[in-house]
Amino acid sequence: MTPTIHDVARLAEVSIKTVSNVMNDYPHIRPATKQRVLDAIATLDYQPNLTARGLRSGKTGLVSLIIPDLRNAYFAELADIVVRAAEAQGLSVMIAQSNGDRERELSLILGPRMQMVDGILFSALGLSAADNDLLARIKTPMVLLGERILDGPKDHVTMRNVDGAQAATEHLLGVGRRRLVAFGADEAQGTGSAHLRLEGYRRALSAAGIAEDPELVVDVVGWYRSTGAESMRRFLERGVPFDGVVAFNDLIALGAMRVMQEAGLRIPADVAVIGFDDVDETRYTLPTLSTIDPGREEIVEVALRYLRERIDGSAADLPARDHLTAFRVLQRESTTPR
Amino acid sequence: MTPTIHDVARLAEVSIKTVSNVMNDYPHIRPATKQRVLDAIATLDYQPNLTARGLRSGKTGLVSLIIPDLRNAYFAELADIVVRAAEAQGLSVMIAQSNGDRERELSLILGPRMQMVDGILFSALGLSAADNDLLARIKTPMVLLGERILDGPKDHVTMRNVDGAQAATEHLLGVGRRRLVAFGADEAQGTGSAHLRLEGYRRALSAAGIAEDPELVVDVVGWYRSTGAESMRRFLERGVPFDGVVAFNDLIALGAMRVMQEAGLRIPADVAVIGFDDVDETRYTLPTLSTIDPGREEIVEVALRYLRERIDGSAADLPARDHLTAFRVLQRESTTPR
DNA sequence: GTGAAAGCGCTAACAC
DNA sequence: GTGTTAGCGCTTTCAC
Repeated sequence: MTPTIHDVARLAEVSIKTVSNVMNDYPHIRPATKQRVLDAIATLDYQPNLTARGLRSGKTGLVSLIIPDLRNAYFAELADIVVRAAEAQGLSVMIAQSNGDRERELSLILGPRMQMVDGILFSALGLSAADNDLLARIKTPMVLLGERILDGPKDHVTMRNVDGAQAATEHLLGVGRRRLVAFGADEAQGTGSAHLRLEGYRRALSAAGIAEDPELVVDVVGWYRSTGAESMRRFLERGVPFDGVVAFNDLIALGAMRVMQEAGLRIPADVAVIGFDDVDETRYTLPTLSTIDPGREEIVEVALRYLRERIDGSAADLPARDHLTAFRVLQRESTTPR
Repeated sequence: MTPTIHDVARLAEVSIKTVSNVMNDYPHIRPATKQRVLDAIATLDYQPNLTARGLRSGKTGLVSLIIPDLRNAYFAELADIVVRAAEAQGLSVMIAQSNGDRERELSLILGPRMQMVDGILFSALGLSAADNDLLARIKTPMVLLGERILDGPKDHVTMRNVDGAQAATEHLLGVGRRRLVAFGADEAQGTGSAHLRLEGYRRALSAAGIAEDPELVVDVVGWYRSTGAESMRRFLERGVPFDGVVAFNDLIALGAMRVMQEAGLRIPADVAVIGFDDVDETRYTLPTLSTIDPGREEIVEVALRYLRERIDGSAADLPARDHLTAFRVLQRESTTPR
């Protein structure tokens, strides 16, 4: 059988308390005793049972990351950073996928698995501000990612969506484009990123004294390459003249770029394109895609810090916090000035 | 405090054993009793403590997925399928990243976290057949993914690498190409996928009576877009004539395609390209990339079944099993016949 | 068909 | 500085 703390205690001729003390770096142990325990641990190849420790201490060392899905490169890259950062702090990451479905999100955050983790990083897509009172009742420490839920009862970390979209739009204006498509509007999303990014687009236009043309606001329901491609196909059929695209994420930008190029449009000569997210792939497409770097590293770093402070109680009496990360406009080939 | 099984028992006026029986669908319970318990559970909003259950039963309902990293679309899409399939069986997935580093892989599979999970899906990159005896000593159920470790002491699921590469190569020969680059060889990888895919390439050539030109075997160390791009850049500088590329994964194919197009080569007119993995992105690049679909769904389904059978003991006395999945050649624009 | 009691392996009071 | 003991919340013999 796998050795327990009792086996170690017996071999080292100490009590289990002393073994436990050694394992947990309790300071006041005689060096000789400590060494005996360490030797016993080594000879038995003892490893603490984390389940038992979790039951007793109430801390499992597990955090849950709830995201829509890993097929989306944005979330895969986010998960990559979360796993890296969590592991560096001795935490392990459980990943659950919601598909952006409200029911699934609910069953995940309300289900029994969640009391097995010390904290939750939750990128909500289906839940909204209407569910705030429900969120408030959740006792497991939780940090919200992304902007679907604002001013909620939980700590919240996101990028500056409005400013980011405004900067993206201004970037296109700066390279001489005037007929800019806002690509990725989604009424159904309500107050989500789509709404905020559209707001940023509008601010940039009005600051430049350009009247908004409703024909240039193009819906994309579901932000995937496929939906981006379809929406662009339909838009091109309408024959509306345009010379720039502000895509609300990289994937739909990529899907749209493919369709435009197929249709004979040259990028950036005929149409300049900028995306959102700085997904790795955007550095290798033809042309490379200009985009907004949302500061993912910072998002994860702050979110994990917030979570840790809620877990260890050091932020126990603070109200819900909000952190907006810095972003950067990354100019690449798709917005080269002509 | 959160209610325990005792609170439910008290409210339902039964013993905790009966509550436990109800929770675990024990058949012989009087319906009236069962209903009282169910009501008590509902009014208290009781949820079983999975950590306690795990300690007592020895099953946590957690499986660990160890992969090199989620930035690689192949592994992200694999993880997506694993999470979906596991959740459908009531299992949660812990994801750990090894970066393909042997030391890290060792500390992951040997560390204390692993005795917190019921089983491990392990896509090894750093470990090799030399570590077989070490693997044999691991008691936690484990299924190996990918082909780094063959004939090891654990169940193993992978695609038919040699056959897949042979089919990819034959596909290029079939569309009239003769000077085919084997793109992605990697001596350091030893017996890994690179080795097997190169073997398949060679078989196709010799079956077609074409002599292998060592100049056309191009190393790519690390299978990323960036390394694919760099290797192709260096290869082009050497001025070796070629008209087709068998890339050993999609990412290096994409990186290479970008570099070739930049250099003025037309795909597929001048160079036909086929990849490996059928990553989502390959459907939207310009041109779309022909590739080998490795049968990811099947890989996950079988791996999870093997793992389940090792966990519940139903495959306890079977020797390590090996499963090779079917693959498909997906023809897209990058290999259109001229 | 249901209850009493033990104990999974650990941490944390509290002794000494 | 180290040992004794209780108990985290659950499942599981074993009675009845």
